[in-house]
Amino acid sequence: MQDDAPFDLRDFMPYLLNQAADASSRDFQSYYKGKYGMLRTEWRVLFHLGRYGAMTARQVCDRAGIHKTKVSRAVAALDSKRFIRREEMAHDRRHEELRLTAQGRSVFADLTQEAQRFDAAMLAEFTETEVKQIRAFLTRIAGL
Amino acid sequence: MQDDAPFDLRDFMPYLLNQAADASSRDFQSYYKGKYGMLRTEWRVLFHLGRYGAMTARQVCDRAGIHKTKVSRAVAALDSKRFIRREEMAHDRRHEELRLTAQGRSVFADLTQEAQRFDAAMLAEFTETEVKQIRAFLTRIAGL
DNA sequence: AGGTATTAGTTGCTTTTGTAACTAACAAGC
DNA sequence: GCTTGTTAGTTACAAAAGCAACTAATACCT
Repeated sequence: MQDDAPFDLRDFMPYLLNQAADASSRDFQSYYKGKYGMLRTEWRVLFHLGRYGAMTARQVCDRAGIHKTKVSRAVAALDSKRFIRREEMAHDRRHEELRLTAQGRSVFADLTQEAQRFDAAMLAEFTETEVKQIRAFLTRIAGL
Repeated sequence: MQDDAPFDLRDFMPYLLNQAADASSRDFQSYYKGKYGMLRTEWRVLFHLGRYGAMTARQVCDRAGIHKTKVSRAVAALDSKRFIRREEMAHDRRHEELRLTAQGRSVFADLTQEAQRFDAAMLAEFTETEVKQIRAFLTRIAGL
């Protein structure tokens, strides 16, 4: 594994991944932040509820791999924006079922559409095979 | 571009990239944080000085694409750890040349070696062709 | 020379994240 | 039914990032 070629930052995969991740997120982030005042965790929580249906905060944590304090704050923010509703569950009052409001659903629809647009634009210059390979790689690295 | 298949978060490239970036950074981050109490920006600044030689904070900003306040704080931290030395330049006293101390060089050597180790381990399960393709993709996305 | 604009770098303040301690509700053992 | 342990979710405090205002040195223009 010894290599005489000097090690460059651009050869370091975590660096490359971080730079690519930042660059790829920037535009979409400024979209949902500018239009709805949302933070990234809020968008992720909203997405999970929109895409997979009502669930508790705990389930969002597990599915999305986000820490419960971040989810808790995102839920509070989404609630105060009236994008979601929280409903205490009768059989166990520790649980709160979270579900999108009508407004939340429309925000979800808008953001999802926009996300797909961004995604398509970003991948437009690559072939389908390349994209498939990239996805496989990233999924593996991400441990998903 | 219209697609009936429901859009999944894992199909969204910025999400995948962020997850992969986080996962890939975690171990290395805890290495330099645990061993040297360094933050990510500090590691990046140290790396730039070690790899590309003495330069001013401004040059680090430009090369690394980091905001000057972050660099300023990282430089202060590295200085207080005695990993770098700052030298005011005679012809323009606004500039400070930053260069690694002996200790800084040894930290750089250690971290670089470790980084290469991590990198090799991460890529071990992929073929050379795949890795080349991934790098090209990420470099393009990152705008490098 | 004197005023204005730039540039390097720092500092202060606000927002966001991370961590750990906490509350409330339930479960299980005795 | 009371103690002990878990689980869901929140809150409080500390670390870090982001942004804007600031200082000091130099360049430029007249």
